[in-house]
Amino acid sequence: MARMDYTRDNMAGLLRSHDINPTHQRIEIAHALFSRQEHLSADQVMAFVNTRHSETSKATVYNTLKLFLDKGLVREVIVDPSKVFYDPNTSPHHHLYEVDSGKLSDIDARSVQISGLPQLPDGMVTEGIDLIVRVRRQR
Amino acid sequence: MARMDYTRDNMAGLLRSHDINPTHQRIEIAHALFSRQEHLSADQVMAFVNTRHSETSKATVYNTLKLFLDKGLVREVIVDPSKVFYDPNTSPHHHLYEVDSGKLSDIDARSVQISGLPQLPDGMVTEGIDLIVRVRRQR
DNA sequence: CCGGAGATTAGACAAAGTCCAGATTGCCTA
DNA sequence: TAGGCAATCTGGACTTTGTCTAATCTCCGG
Repeated sequence: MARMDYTRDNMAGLLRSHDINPTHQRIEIAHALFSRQEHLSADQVMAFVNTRHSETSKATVYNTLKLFLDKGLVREVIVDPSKVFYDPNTSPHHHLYEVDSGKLSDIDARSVQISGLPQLPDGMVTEGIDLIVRVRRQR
Repeated sequence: MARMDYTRDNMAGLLRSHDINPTHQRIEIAHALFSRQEHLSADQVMAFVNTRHSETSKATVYNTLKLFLDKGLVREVIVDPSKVFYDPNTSPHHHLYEVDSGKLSDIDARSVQISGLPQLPDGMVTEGIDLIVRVRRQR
């Protein structure tokens, strides 16, 4: 089910299908993330959304990203101690993080096998498994 | 090679063996981490070190933790977007993170197998593989 | 046209971490 | 013992990321 295009119009549908009221700001933010298909920090989203003229406040960017997260539209990636990245790809995958450049890319989860994880204590459920491969330029 | 005891005296040797000049503050910080064998944030280290009377400044705590990291005495664990944890256990292991409580515990790496990771681009080397299992209380 | 719920806003605030210039420490040599 | 030097430590100002709040705006149904 290849998504054809990340136009602003299609964003409205995407939002609605995730039970999110598609307002102007939300469409812009979704567009910033999905049209790029990249991992963006809140700051970067802010910058992209407000390139032409200031349109969207900081509070709204943060609120909206949290809302998207809640509704399962994006994933949170915690690799950099100083900021959170938001990931428009919610299909199962892992991450490759280039420490020096801060570049973050995906590793399809279907090619990777993880086994031998311990049983969880009673009443606990797995919320997610994050696998991060940290790499750097050879010295 | 079971380490017998995390007395302050033994800390001095541990530091020296990692090529770190064992000053009073460094010994206290190492002691805070190793005697507890727990994951502590910089804040928590500060609190422990300064319980009786203020002995060590914030700057020193941060500098020292970074130094320890550099010298391979501790590991950095990035699971919580708001703060970094420092882990006195440097043997290969993964982490289990209880999202609600913030509790962080170890998973021995020997029981876990990871396969199918992609080849790295040329000139890149792996710095580390972080596997984090995020769990929460069942709702 | 009116009312109200939901959405957005500016800006004050909080917490983690960095930076710097000056003070302190410990050690070496004379 | 004194002096000097390098390493270390310090308080405090500063930066950055993110949160909070109270006021305003928008839009829709009646």
